Amino acid sequence: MSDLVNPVGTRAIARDAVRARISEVAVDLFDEHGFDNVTVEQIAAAVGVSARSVHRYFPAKEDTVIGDPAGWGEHVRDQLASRPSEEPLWDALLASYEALLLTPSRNEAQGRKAMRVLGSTPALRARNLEKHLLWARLLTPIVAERLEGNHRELRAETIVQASLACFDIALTAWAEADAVESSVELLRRSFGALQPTA
Amino acid sequence: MSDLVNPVGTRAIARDAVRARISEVAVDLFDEHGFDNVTVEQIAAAVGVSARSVHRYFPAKEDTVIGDPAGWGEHVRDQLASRPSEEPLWDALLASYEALLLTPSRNEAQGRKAMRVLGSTPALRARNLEKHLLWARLLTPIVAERLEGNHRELRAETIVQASLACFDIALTAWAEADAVESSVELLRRSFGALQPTA
DNA sequence: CCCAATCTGTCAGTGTCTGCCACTTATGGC
DNA sequence: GCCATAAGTGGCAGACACTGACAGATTGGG
Repeated sequence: MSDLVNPVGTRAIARDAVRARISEVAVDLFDEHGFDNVTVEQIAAAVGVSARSVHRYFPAKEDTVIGDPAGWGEHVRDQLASRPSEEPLWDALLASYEALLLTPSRNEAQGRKAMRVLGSTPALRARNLEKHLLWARLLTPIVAERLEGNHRELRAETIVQASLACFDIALTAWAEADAVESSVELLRRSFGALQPTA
Repeated sequence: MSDLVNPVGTRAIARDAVRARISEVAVDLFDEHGFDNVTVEQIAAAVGVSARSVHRYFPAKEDTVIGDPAGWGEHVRDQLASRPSEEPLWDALLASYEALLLTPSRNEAQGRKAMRVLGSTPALRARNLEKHLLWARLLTPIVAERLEGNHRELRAETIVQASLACFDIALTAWAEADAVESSVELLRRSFGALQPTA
């Protein structure tokens, strides 16, 4: 679940498996007892490793829920870079996020649970927003490339951040228990809210 | 700088003064040595109080830079609520943020320095974005009120988050050393980036 | 002037996170 | 198959942020 490239070598396979296992156990514990009421030591004990090792796999407790932000961010960036330049900018952005949502990363139920936990604690929300800042740095140059006129940098940044907000809102809504729509459907709807005239 | 309501009673005055002093010293230290390289104990020593007292004024180290988010958020909400209902939504939002920027809160130099420090550390940026989430909760109902059609909630959330992104980008750009434009000018420009057709 | 509310410092404790070291285990060259 | 090297792991000590409890000092209002 962590990498988009297939791990090569038994070592890398084992590492990814352990990583996934820790994340799964952590999310379950957080979902049941609340993020602040679960210590790293408890997670470690439940998995069967030492607390020190948990911190080797995840630099911070919050990352057990968030996962690896950089990897997915680069994925979106590559998608966006490969869109035809004559395509309208917002369409290209939408398509790039959609490609990410359609990537079979982890199973549905686990993903929803992670998103639900993520929305329940300020510390996690904050960490998740940090991920967006990282993505923004990757996407802004590409968007700026496609713009014309003055103040390209500022306008690109605005567009990227706004689109990321759409992405976040769509995923949050999708995680709600009563949401039956697909995440792609919600994403399109959120994007549409910013283009009433187009 | 912390409150919009005038503190009543000498005790409240003293409290606000100490609070402002801690924030000022902290921002200076962060600006010089970096957020992660300054401990709460060092801030406390520089101010002349105990570390425990610093934590009494600010629940978290990051809050010495951010300040009180709720107060300003309510200010924006009130502004937005008082805009005429026939005014276009984005104009009303823009006007509400502008009113906040024009409020003489603290001196220019200190404000810029705080924003610069804020932009320099991921943890601070994230904490600042959390503030936006709090604002969003206040603004979304009012925006939803003005919308028509289906999915008002999701669309309102999208619009609010996007406008907050504009606000954040404008302030960040304003804090840059080489930015000579006013914050209001930058805010308008950022808003404009989302309405190419209107 | 006095009493009570408030403020403050000190201390002890929890939890996250990071180096450091020793030990075990897998990997790849020979 | 053997062995040096690299990688993974656990335990330990320590830095730091943050919290609760307690005692003493300060101050404001009556």
